[in-house]
Amino acid sequence: MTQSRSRTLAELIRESFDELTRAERQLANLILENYPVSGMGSITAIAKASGVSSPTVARMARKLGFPGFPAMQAALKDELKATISDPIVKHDQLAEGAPDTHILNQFADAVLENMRQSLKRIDPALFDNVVALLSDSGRAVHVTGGRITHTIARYFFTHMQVIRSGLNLIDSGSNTWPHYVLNMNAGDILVVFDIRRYEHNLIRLAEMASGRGVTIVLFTDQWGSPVAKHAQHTFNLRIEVPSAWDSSVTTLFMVEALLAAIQTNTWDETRGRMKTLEQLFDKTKLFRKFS
Amino acid sequence: MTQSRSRTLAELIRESFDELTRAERQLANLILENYPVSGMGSITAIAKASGVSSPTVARMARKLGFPGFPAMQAALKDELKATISDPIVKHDQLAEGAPDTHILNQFADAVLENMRQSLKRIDPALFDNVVALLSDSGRAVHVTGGRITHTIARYFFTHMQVIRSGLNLIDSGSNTWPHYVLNMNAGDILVVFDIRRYEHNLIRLAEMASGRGVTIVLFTDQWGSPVAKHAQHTFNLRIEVPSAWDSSVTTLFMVEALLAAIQTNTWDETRGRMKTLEQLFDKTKLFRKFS
DNA sequence: CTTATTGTGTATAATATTTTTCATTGGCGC
DNA sequence: GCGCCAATGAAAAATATTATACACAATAAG
Repeated sequence: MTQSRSRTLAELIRESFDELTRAERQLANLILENYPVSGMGSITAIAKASGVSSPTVARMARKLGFPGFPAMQAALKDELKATISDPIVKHDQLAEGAPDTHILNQFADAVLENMRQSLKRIDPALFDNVVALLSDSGRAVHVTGGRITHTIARYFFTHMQVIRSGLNLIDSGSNTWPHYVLNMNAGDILVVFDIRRYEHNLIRLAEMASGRGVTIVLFTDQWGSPVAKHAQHTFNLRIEVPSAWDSSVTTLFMVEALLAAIQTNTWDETRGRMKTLEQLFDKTKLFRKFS
Repeated sequence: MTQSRSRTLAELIRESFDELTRAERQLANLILENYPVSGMGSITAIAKASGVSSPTVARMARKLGFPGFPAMQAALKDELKATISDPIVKHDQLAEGAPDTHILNQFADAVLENMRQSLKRIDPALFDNVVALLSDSGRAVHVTGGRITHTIARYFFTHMQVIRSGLNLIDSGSNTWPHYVLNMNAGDILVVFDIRRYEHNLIRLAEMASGRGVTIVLFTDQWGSPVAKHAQHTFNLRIEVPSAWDSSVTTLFMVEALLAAIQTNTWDETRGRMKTLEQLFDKTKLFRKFS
């Protein structure tokens, strides 16, 4: 991974193809043939594959202007990196008028990258499985989180309550949480949010729940909470930002996406519940008519 | 270049992520981060890049079922070969393996667009002003939100409590909120979260607070809550997603960015508070030492 | 709190890779 | 045909990479 060259190796080879000797052309053809993968092996492998000797490979690398074969391969890897990496986050300044160094832009960069990386490593099957699980109205759903993540847990709880019945929010902070375990039955689901600074209480809770045959869905960070040992479904999300704290944005995103999917899935039941809720809101005059 | 495996290395890593140790996870993250290019270097290079030792890399290769590191890398190269030569594979998909129409990708698109649009509209000066305002320890800060946004308000409150003193969380849902107004003095700040389905209570609360000379900071949607009439600083954020509900992701992002900025701004005071908090946590043994 | 277990990095040995050296081959002009 | 010179590969030397051994640290268990 050295300096980035203006020309690709392929261009370089084509340009100097005239100056290449017989054996070198043979080699050049191999490299271009399945570009750039063919150039990924060791010098010995490449030499053997193209039917030339390893010194020939090294000599060509020199001829093309590299200090040696490893440098040429490094250039090839850099190229590949540039090709593979998708341009989703390649945004120009987000908050207009603010310099790149403004914390708003720095933060935005970090959060977008977190989302991109998190999405990349989510298995869609995992997502679909969890959606199906949480859509099953036969299973009670218990939700809990740590000191910070409890707000996310509550967010999930509040929305899920609209979607379906059988929801319980467990306050892991208090000493009363063992009581909640009593209400858990085999087949129930425990949704745990546990992000860095993994809390003892949550691990114990997961252990106990697991012992009672409860299926555990875990939202944790890229390093993984110890709760994962007991969880059947684990979401590993990126949470790092330039701040003294971790970011919950990706976690919230995942929760919202799940909610949207579950809601779609259980629309028949949900529709009725939402309608009823609306009527209740009307009666309590909680909201403005419109605005 | 060995046999082609049924599962990709990425899948293999994700599958056995639970069984991986701390250092191995660190390494796994690096490999997945810029997959598969990050795994192309030498074992030494990979070890250095992920901050672990080379034996750890070799050990993980074994753990994943390969005879050694070179075999794992060979598998990776094979994968790359297969991927590159298949022009159908799209690299810009967010959740790999999920079609464009999968709700996860649709949701991600919407959320990312929301963030871009919201950031474009934010005046950095507004941001900076609010940071300065909330950094002023002479002013008490009152925080409140609606039915859904209350969790975001609580999130803000929890973190701000670490940063500074003089924080109050107002439960707008109960009937007791007028009591809170009694505690507000001229120069205080009221942070209001009010997203679509603007609630009566919040408007009244803002009116009253405004009457007492309280400065109001409002987080609302692109259409604007009526609270804006009384607010000195208003953040208009995009919140629409393909779901029955609005998204709070952008709002949470804004809150976190603010917290990071304020925390940086008041570091002298905050540092002491965080240290004290750590010691309290130690005493209560709330967290695991590390993991 | 102490002891076992597991995880981790440093140092080192084993192995593979890359480069250099140098003898051989083959083309080309005379 | 003969001699010159670039091209090439075999083999060895230099270098880098990978695997192992072992000691220390962290964690879990008693």
